[in-house]
Amino acid sequence: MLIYNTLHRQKEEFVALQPGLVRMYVCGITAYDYCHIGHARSNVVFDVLVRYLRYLGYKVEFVRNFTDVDDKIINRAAQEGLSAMEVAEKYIQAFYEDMDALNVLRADNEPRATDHIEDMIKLIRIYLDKDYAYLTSNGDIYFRVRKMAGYGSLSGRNIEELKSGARIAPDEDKEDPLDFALWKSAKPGEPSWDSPWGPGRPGWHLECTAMSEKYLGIPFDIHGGGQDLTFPHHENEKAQSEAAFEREFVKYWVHNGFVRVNSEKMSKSLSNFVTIKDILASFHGEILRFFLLTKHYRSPLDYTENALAEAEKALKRIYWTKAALEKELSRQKWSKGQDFVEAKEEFDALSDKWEQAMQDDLNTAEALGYVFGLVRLANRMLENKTFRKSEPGRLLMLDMLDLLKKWGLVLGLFHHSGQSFLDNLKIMRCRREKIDPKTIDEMIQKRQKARQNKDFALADQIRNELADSGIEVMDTPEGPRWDFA
RNA sequence: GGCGGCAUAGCCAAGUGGUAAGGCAGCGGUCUGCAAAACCGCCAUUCUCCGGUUCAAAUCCGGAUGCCGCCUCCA
Repeated sequence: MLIYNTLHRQKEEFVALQPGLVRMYVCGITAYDYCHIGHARSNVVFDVLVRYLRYLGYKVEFVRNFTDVDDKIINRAAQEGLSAMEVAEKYIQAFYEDMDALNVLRADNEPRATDHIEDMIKLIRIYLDKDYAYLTSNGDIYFRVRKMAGYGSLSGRNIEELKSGARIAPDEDKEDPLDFALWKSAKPGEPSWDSPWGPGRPGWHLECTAMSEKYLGIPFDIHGGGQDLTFPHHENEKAQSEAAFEREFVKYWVHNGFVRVNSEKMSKSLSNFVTIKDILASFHGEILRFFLLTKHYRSPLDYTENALAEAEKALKRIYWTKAALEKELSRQKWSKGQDFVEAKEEFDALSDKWEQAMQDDLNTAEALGYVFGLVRLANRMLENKTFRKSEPGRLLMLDMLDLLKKWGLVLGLFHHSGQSFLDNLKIMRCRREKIDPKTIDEMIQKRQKARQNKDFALADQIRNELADSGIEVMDTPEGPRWDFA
């Protein structure tokens, strides 16, 4: 497959360092608050990448870390009257709840920074020995960026450019503004660990070097994260790792684009973020996941509530068709009949195109287009009575469901049975809009009676009343059914 | 100020040289007591604008305009 490598600013053919094995590391969350849609996107995108690589037959060793020591966690702890550890634990659990709702798989390894202090101290020793680091008078240790040739290659900038923008905080004692902290000496009241240089805590970038080396080995295949991590986090991580291990750190750097609100980046500092939990209060997690995959992973994605409502309709359409196929397949007897050659050809073409889209830098937006192609094909065939009742039709319907399942396994979608998903959505909507389904059922029965008496005026009146509450009644051969419009 | 990205129909969106996927909304038809859903058909001679390269450009090059990102914690 082709994957865009930030390091070379181009799509490249993916070739695993060891045949059949992909080692992949993605920067996880700093556990100090509930996750927002930006976190959702990043996690869903890399979840799809892992699933797709496995689908291609690779064994994937996937590591996603938790940053559980950091200024923001310490501040939050003070606010909430908890210890830093308790804060981290709380938001890590919240993260799992969100990811489960989004059908994001657990990583194979989910290491936490505070479990790897010793590993980081070992690294710092190496830097000091090799003169890549220096200890300042107040006990902090910094990495000497200028000593690292090629610094800036990942984020595409040179040292002189960076220098003009860099600055030194008043309490820092850096040789150079670009240098970054490997170790911060403890301040009163802060969590700290013993080290040969006194009590303190590790700098931001060091954990990823320590943990990726420990669990994957260097070099490894794919390093992922949000676009904003490219600089300085990944640039520093790369410099640091290559300084310690004296070889290339990562083969493919992959970064996802931002989620935006009103054309602006969704971020903590702009406090324009919408949390995953906010969304889940009104929408099924699969709708959010679907929405996140409707745009290519590297492009900015604009979040609006309307976009989510559209995603709900689109996903419903797919599940409607799935439900229809499942229902037809419950038939017991099947007649003989001709093969549906043209439909089969169209089916195979969709399968190929989907594959090509995913091969091309994980183009889920295009791939979803082919899912609708399958939906249209299935709906069209379902109009045909012979198709619905004959053996060749049965086989093609099974193929269609299998293909939807295969695609769904990679995209992390469509895994519910059609009818149960639709029922589930309805229940959620009822709760959201505070509607009692019983009342609706009663009204529909009343209307049905009126219809049987050919009292269409009354029947239509009842239907209009329901329509005013946003409810649509559909008369089918199996009797009336209703749903939200 | 430095570096980078994006601009496709009413809205969302795919498409990096060969004549504009898909979704939502809308319009006509089939079905229906009437509807809804579904199906069939329609819905961008055109891809922000101006130049250029080419037999051929939404796609490549130059310029303009607009929006956004990174350079500081951030997925």
